[in-house]
Amino acid sequence: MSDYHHGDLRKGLLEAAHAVLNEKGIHGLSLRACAAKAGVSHAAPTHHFKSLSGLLTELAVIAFGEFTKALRKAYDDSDSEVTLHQRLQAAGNAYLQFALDEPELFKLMFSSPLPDQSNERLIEVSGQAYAELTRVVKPLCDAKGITDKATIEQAELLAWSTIHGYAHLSLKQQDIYGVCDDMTGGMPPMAILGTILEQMK
Amino acid sequence: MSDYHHGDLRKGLLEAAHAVLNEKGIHGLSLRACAAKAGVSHAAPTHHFKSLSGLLTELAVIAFGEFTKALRKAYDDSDSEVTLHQRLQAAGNAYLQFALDEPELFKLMFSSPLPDQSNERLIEVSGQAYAELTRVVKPLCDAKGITDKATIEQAELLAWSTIHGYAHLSLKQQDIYGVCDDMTGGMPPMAILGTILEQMK
DNA sequence: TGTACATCAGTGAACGCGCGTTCACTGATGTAC
DNA sequence: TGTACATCAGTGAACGCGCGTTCACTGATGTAC
Repeated sequence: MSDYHHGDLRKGLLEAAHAVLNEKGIHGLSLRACAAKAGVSHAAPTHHFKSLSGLLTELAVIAFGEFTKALRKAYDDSDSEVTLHQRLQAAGNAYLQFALDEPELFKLMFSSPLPDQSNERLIEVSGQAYAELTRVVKPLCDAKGITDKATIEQAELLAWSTIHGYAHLSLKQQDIYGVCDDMTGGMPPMAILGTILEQMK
Repeated sequence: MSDYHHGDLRKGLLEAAHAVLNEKGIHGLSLRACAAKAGVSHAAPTHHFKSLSGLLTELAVIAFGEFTKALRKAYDDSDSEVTLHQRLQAAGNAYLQFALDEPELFKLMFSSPLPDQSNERLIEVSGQAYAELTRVVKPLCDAKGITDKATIEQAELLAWSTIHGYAHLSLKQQDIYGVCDDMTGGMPPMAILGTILEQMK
């Protein structure tokens, strides 16, 4: 491969954006910074991305893919002998772990206006993540004899809100106090939530 | 009052920042934009604020004060005849209402790295908001005979995570699909959460 | 009551900086013959 | 196998823009006497 042509600059720029995001946070991001990180002149990105927003939208799409994979893995890895609420707990832990492992990416996905929020691909992949997280809720409701669609949707939303709220607040604590080691061990509210869902009637 | 001297430019700049935030979002904020909004030359803010971050930190502190007041009002206004879980519901609704009424301010308070997160005043007032929201949880636990401190704290965190997660996700939906009228009516997961806390043992 | 003076808040021009964008260019690659 | 040529990706200089910051200034205010 030559020095002049990069090979796969599109991918290189996305990786560079991820690196810049981790090093300088979202406010340190610019097309020029990504180009510099990728070792390329600052005008090069125009051949691949219309704008910073376009690049970040694609990065968020990729991140949601990884996120969904992590949630699915947590679900699939959990022993089939295990109770449904332990599976929900596993998914919640994976959710939190992703947020703590990739705080800047997580904030980009859920808290930043920079990616194009009306992008169809982005809406699609975030929907997939939601579906993966709430995958266990319907079986849980079934087990309780709950068949009302609205109630099931509320239970899904409860699960998502709780997990997401906890992850979001954990990151905020982390920003204030530095790394919170004691949070990586598990997710206290999830334990309660599981118990709660077990008790639903 | 003269035209030359503003009178209370400090306050004027904070109000201007709030207005700019609502009009252009957090990425449209700059000291110059605030100065222009306040009808003052762009060098004037240096007499009052060290930096944009300083201005936004103070705006966030003020916003947390308003937020706490709204939560307290919801609690105090709820009829004393009412059950504890209805009071929690009222606080949750006020939380959500604030987020929907002041979406940009809410994001500034909870999702933006721009305010100085280690500012003592900011940590103090956000702690007060937390205390106000979870004010009803301890009595709820008491009523259930729960005295274990760790369990009470988990219940508080569960309540806060759920409400905060729901509010945060509602704003995200709003960004994607525009105003969600059907969300302003109430808070579905809160209804479940109340029921849940009633059932805790 | 009036004057002199210190203090302070806001002005407006200037500066350097990083940004996105444009543009003519050039080096590398692949293809036609 | 070799040459000519089209295509494309990346270059580097230039542009205008908005930003924060500095600086000498000036208008307004309050106080001392």
